Amino acid sequence: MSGKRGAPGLAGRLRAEGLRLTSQRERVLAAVAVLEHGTPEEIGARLRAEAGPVGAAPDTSTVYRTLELLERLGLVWHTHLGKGAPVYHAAEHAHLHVVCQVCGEITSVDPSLMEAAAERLATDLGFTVDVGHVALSGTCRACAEKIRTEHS
Amino acid sequence: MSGKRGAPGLAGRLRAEGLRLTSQRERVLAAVAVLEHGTPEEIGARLRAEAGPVGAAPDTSTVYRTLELLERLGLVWHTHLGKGAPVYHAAEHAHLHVVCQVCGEITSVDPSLMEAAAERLATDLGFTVDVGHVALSGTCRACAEKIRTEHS
DNA sequence: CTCGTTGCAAAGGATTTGCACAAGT
DNA sequence: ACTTGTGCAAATCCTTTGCAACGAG
Repeated sequence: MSGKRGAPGLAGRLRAEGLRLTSQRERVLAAVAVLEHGTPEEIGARLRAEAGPVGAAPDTSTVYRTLELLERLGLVWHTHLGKGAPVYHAAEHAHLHVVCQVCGEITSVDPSLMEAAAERLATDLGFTVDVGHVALSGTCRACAEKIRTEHS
Repeated sequence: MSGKRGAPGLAGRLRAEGLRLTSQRERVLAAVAVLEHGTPEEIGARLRAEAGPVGAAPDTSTVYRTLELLERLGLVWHTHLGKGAPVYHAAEHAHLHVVCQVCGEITSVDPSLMEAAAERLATDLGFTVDVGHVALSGTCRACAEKIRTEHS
């Protein structure tokens, strides 16, 4: 809740790899956290808006590079929700996504939902599932009913 | 197992919507089935190879249009496995994908893995999960061990 | 015949890359 | 100072679209 600090682990993680702490990296990470589900483009736009007419916002290519870095550091995760661009979210609050293919609505669900499946994969294949990346497609209740109704 | 027939439902589904059965559509569907996990580009390449120097293969744009159509008809599904292009697979044999983020290996898993999670989503949210679209990211056993070893 | 389909080529959008300059440590 | 990070612009990659010719029903 400390309004100032962008994220606790950022500086440390960077130093651990001999990398540098820059304002761009702090701002991109902050934007990801605020937007919840933001595409690279949206994150860039947000930063541009925050910067106002004066301050400079990170370049688009920097946003992409930074996002990739932050993901490698384990601070953010990305998921493909629909067709277009992937969305990024902060790794802090782990959760998985449920997306309605009809209306596009995104619902966040507790990771415990996948516990059983994850354990079975670990046992059977030695595979470690990354809950942050999980996105489940399907149809939400509202759209399912709407479709049933429209069924002439 | 019938070498000739591309797929049972194709002709019927098309007629049901007043659409036409074309050789391109048959061939694209067949290619999707053969390739198991093919990107639009790979599917196009495959068709070009099959056609040989004589026969004509469907155009790239036709491949995209056809894939979209087949998906709408419920004959194929697509999933985003990694960064780039999505992969398509036949809807016949329902299965979900497990992808190693390190080596990129794709493993097909039985849908029953998700049964518990799917049921809970249905009960809690009224959400119907589409198993064909599910892709789980993570690290496979081999890569996990490799990483642990390299850990200087 | 009539209308859906295809091929071609060009447009479009998203993401990446090379390089010289700016900035962190 | 030394080395990494950034901005800029061009290059790529993936996908979509307009339109005239083609072919299934």
